[in-house]
Amino acid sequence: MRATVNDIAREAGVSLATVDRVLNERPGVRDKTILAVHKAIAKLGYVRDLAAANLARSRTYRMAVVLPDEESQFLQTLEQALLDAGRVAATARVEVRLHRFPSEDPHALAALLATLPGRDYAGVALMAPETPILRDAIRGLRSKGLPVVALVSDLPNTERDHFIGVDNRAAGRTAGMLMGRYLGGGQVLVLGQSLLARDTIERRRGFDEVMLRDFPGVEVLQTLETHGSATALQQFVTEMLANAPGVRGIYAMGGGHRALTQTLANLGLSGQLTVICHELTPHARTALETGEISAVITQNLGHLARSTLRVLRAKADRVPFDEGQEQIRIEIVIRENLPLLPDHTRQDRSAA
Amino acid sequence: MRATVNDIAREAGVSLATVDRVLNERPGVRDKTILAVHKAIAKLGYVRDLAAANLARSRTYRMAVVLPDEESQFLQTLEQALLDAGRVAATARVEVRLHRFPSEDPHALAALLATLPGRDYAGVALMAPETPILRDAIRGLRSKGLPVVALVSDLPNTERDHFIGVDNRAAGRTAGMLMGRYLGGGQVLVLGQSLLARDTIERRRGFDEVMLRDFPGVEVLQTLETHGSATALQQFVTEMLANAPGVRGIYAMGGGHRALTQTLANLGLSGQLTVICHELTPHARTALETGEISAVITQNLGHLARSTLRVLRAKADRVPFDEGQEQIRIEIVIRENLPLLPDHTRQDRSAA
DNA sequence: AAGGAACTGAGGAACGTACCTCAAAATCGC
DNA sequence: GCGATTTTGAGGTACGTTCCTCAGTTCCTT
Repeated sequence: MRATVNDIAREAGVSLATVDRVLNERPGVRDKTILAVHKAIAKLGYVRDLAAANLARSRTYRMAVVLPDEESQFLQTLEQALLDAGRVAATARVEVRLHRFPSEDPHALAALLATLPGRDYAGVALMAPETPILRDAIRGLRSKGLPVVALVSDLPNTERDHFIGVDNRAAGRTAGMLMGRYLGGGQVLVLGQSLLARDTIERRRGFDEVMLRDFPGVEVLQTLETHGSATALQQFVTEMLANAPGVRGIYAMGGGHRALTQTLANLGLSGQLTVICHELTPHARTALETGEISAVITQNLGHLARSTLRVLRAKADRVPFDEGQEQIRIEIVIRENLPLLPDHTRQDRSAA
Repeated sequence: MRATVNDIAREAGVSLATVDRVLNERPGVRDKTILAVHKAIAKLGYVRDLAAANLARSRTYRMAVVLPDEESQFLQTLEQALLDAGRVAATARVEVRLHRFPSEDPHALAALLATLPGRDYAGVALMAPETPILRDAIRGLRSKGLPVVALVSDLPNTERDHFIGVDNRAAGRTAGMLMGRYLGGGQVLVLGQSLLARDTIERRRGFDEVMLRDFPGVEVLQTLETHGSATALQQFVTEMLANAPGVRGIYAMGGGHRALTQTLANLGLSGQLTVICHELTPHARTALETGEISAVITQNLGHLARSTLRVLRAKADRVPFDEGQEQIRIEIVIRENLPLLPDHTRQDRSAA
């Protein structure tokens, strides 16, 4: 027998309408009355029934997720996680719409964002590099009442409502600590897609921080920028390993796991070096299992996707959310704690 | 404009009552009609509105959580996590009731479990050592229609519906791999509460597995059983470290973090050894920050608690759940990826 | 103490689904 | 093609909340 709004009304000696005004913070109630209602709420231990509330509100939440249109395994996995989360959230009146923008074109992104307010969205999640144009675009969305959360890569100088992702500097530190402990000494090669991307910069900073402080015996060589090119990576790595025989570890800050393991395999070095990289893509899983990669620093994309929808919903409702639950963790994955893949028979259970 | 049951009825050319019969698998509908309804459902992309459904059903879920009555930091944290999860779930008509049983008394536990079916519970979560009496008690619950999930420590030979926790053998392997990589060589001390507890046994097995296979240079010394006694631990460790100067690492399989770090501090060895333990208790957090502990293998208790309630609910409704989301991960925590503590101002937001 | 403003009460419709009853229609066995 | 049985339709009430209207009451100002 849970308490309902009617019970509160009776307990507080007011009408249902007044209770409702208090609960939904509508104006026109004296402080004294508000207090009386709150006292009744506390006394009865009333908890609003969200199901009934949402039903009555007949509120639906259409969320826009905006991602760059690159074709990395990471983005594919993220997209899949968001769609999965969206399918589950559909039972709670949440709908997810994906939008892609040309990754090198901030103007196109701004143009896309500008169209969102007209499309009945309740919130926007956005993964994009920070530019002045983007800052303006976000301000535009906010001024139209649309909450905006940054995804994966933070946009600290914009008016975004929240950031959902990990602290990449701490992730870099984590990689550094593992690398240092694993190696003990010798040289480390560092690979990155581009030293302009904010996440890469921060990882590098965190990595160096730990190396300098805790592992003076390990020498960190210059960073190689691959710009997403597999052949460039292969050439760089092959050359470096030939010239610097003291290299015992490789830290891959960005993508390109496949090119890297392939290159090492060609050189007959699979499993010989300590390789640490980011993001648990399907290929990284395999490489962990075979020992080609020693450790992966990652974030749980399923969690990230669900968190995104929950936070956007909370923001849309202007309601607080559980910080602890929404914090994305920096996960360390090695072969021994590799999570099992759930068998994704992906059947359509319409009535579930 | 989401599709509703009425839309389906119109689309399928049947009445609302028939759609309802199909959706809820009530008897008395021809196969042909069922098919037509399903076709309409698929065509319109209908998703049942869970909020409305639960409201109409006016179903509430009272869940029993049964824990041993020990006073470890781990159990306290777990209890807190369950209560927190319960408070949040209250808005979804889920209520959590905690029960404790004398940890060494299987009969008392069985007696407690026997009282549950009469108390209008929708499900039971249970953390307890497996005994023949418990097996019978669980069978009793199941036969009364109560779903039972094992918490933290599995009960594989019982009829439990599900296990929520980590694979402790894999957790032991994870600890072993880190220990081996960190040390490179030398001796390792292993501490455990009791070698009878299933989780301890499995961790030990996993640890040894990795040590033998991958790190022949590391010698694993005999396990010390502390039986929860701080003084015993102190005495053991002090003696061992005096007699075996080659000890460079300590693997603490069970609790007793405080006694261990205290002992090492007394010996002037804080931060000198590689200490790996399980469960991220408040004290373990601190010790990670100060460097007294090198790594903690843990499970996210907040996630575990929320997962427990979700799984129990799904079991109570006889509905499938997302295996991927409910899988508890073996987390590796070092100082660098220590999750921030959310500021738990723990205020009562009755209307949130 | 009158006038205006602020507050409160009573009631009802709506949200989408569940579940009930009773009557009507379709189908079956023979 | 008859009666018996199964299947379907129509309609209603309920769940707990939101949100609306309109009339009535209380309070404050002057």
